[in-house]
Amino acid sequence: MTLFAEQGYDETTVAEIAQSAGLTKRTFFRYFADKREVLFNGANELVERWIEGLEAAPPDASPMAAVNAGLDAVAELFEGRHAFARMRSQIIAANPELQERELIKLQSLAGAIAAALQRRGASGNAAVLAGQAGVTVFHVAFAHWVEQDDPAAFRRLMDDSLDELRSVTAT
Amino acid sequence: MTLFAEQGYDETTVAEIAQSAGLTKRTFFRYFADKREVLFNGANELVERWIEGLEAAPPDASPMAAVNAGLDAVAELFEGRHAFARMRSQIIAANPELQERELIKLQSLAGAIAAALQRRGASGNAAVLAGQAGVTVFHVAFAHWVEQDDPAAFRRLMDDSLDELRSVTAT
DNA sequence: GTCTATAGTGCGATAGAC
DNA sequence: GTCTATCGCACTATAGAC
Repeated sequence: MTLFAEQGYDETTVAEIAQSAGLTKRTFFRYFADKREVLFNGANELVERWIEGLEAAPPDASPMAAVNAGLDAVAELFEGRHAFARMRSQIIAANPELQERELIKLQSLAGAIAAALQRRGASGNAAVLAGQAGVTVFHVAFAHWVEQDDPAAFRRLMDDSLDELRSVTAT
Repeated sequence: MTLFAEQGYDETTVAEIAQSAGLTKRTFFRYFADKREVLFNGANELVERWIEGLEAAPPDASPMAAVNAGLDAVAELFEGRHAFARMRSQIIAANPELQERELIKLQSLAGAIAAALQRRGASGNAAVLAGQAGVTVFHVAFAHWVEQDDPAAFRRLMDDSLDELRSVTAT
């Protein structure tokens, strides 16, 4: 992150990253499938926390209500990480390759949510659509969160985003 | 497409593609920013048609209604392209790099829709969320369309997808 | 840990269209 | 003379094979 912030993502080679971590290039690729992946380490934790929160929702909660319970866990996860999240967002925003990776991570997050919803008994289509809707809500709120200055506003921003998605899609 | 289908995407080099088109590698990269891009040529047309359809909706139509008008134009665009779309989907499904590119294209499509909605007077948030919702509906319906055998079913599949998104997000 | 294939870039030369 | 398309070549970094 420091190297990327100082000299840019493209201008930082894997050899440099490895050296500053006291490793060889080869070892870097043992840990990360490719250079991009080093910025997406935390993604697994996001998925896990979201799913945990979702599964803790009452069994009779609707798919969207369960998704929303996951967002509580997500808001908690990001507590104290506002500055880090902002820095990371800036690096990613400056590089189309990284934006692609971010989107595929969000997509796989949506897939994981959909799978969890199906385990709770939701239909395939409802699970996929609720997962997508949840990730969209998260993504929009996250973008607002890193752009503004209140680290504690994340849960509220997600509520706003969800409310607006509801009113937009309603007939 | 033929080379990719015959030998796989990774196993096909840019030099081969260029040669079979009667060009050099260097010229290939004059047309396509990278190897992936050659499969996403049609994306611009999709964006243009969707936006055209959206802009032809009555000025007082809601954002989501305008998005839906765009889907009519999209369904028309894909008429007669079922076999092609299926082949392309299979190539993309077999390769994570291509899935990433597809997602970023869909994301930029959502962005273009949001911008068009804002030009029609929608608020920023409503525009972004309606754009995302529309692209999700399209994406889900498209996946179903290439998996089943009725080339004419696309518009109906998009209606189904939209209906279900509505019922899922409703409180 | 080494070795190699390939994606992708920069620069300059060439050729044809207008 | 200018503009545009193609090509040739040298070069780097990634990524994967061995």
